[in-house]
Amino acid sequence: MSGMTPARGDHEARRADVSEAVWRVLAEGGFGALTLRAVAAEMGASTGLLTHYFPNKRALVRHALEVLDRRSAERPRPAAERAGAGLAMLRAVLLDILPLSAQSAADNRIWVGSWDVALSDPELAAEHAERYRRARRVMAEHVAEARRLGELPPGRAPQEVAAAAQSFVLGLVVQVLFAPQEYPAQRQIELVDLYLDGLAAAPARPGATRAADGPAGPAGVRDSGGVR
Amino acid sequence: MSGMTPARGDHEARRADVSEAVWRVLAEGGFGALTLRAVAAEMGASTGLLTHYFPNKRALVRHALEVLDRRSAERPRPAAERAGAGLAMLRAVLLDILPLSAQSAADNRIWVGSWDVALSDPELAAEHAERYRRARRVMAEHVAEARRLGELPPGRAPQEVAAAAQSFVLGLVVQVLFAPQEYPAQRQIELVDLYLDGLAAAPARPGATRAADGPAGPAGVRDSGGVR
DNA sequence: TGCTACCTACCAAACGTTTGTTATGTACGC
DNA sequence: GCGTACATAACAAACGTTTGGTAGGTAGCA
Repeated sequence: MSGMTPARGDHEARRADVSEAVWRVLAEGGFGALTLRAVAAEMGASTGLLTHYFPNKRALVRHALEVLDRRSAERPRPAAERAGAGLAMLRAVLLDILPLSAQSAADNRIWVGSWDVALSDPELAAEHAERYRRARRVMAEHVAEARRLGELPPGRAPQEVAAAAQSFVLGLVVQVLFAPQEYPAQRQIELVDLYLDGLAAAPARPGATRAADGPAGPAGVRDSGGVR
Repeated sequence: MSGMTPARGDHEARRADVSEAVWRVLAEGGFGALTLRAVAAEMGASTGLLTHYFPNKRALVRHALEVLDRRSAERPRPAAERAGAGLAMLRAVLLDILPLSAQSAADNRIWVGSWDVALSDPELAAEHAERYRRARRVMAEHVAEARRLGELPPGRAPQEVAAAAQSFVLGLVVQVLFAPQEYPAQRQIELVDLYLDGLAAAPARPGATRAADGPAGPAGVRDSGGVR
């Protein structure tokens, strides 16, 4: 009962076990409930185990987020695997982000929760920013390919389209997490398709929505002086 | 120095003062740094003052978020005030959400940060969900009006368009907070206009992006069983 | 006017608990 | 017997909350 010592020797595997326990605690109670004792209890161990594998709490959290990110990237992506290229592939990438499954919902909940601590920790913030930059690059390539295939009209820079698409899914994730019953998987997919239809459509008369720009300027952004 | 008793009689004003101190602490260090002592120090008072006006920490946080929400709603909305109706109004509403000013960036940072604790606190989560629902309703009305004015093509339900637009801005907010230098105010506005152009454009051949649906089904959402 | 009574508004200090971290002990495989 | 892999226990610090007290205002009554 005492010394079962499972999976001896594989240091990294044990660290992964710890990370999983961290995820479970985070998924349940968020970062406010993330304590060393809670993690230890979650995996039926002592805090001594945690400190044996991680120098401190911050390192533990950073590793858990890193592994979660890597796991998400390497996980079988049901939609992307069967999609071809171009627009269909962009669609698949977007769908694979959304909380369409319970597992993905839990992961996304952790991810959204991490934004609070990340925004106050420059190192974590930089890592997050880099992750999103990477994802944007991938999307931009699919957009470029879609344009080459004639699925998307030229005129918009792939980077801009990718940034917009990423914003869209990210915001949708948040909405879903707060109102799961209002956003079943079916509706999430429909919303993505609606969005993609807007991309595929030819651009409207340029400047149509900005007709009243003359007097109002760029939306009256005259107060204060920019972000940061 | 001891008994200056400022602003006597206005109990509610004092609670607002406390809330402002809460905002300042949250904007700086997020919810992880939100302690009664930090708030008290921020306003040069004792923790006893806080407990005098609020029964406990949770009540203090909830009130601060509530007031922040109300303040944001009642704040002069530079864009919305000058916008007419329909699509221009929808555009204004979206722009007023974005962190185009330093003040709005600070508010948005608090808001994003609150998602972690809200997702683990059913009462807070319900309040958040209700807020977003309200905002969606407003957007949907502008969408309906735009459709009446012929600025938007029929075919999409205003509710769906509103949900999509809200997701878009919300996600953009997050992106901006993590990479402010990549998303200056100018670019945020351009992205919104790009998005609105996609709405205004006539829908593409229906089902174009879902061409390969046959074998792949609805994006291969076959693993696991739905959210929640 | 002056005394008593009671109120709100706060401070300073302390309470018991929980936190991250550190130190010490111990069982096991080599 | 020696290092790795933990458990156990202790640590100071920080936490939310409670308590006791003071200062000043207000109201009532003489």
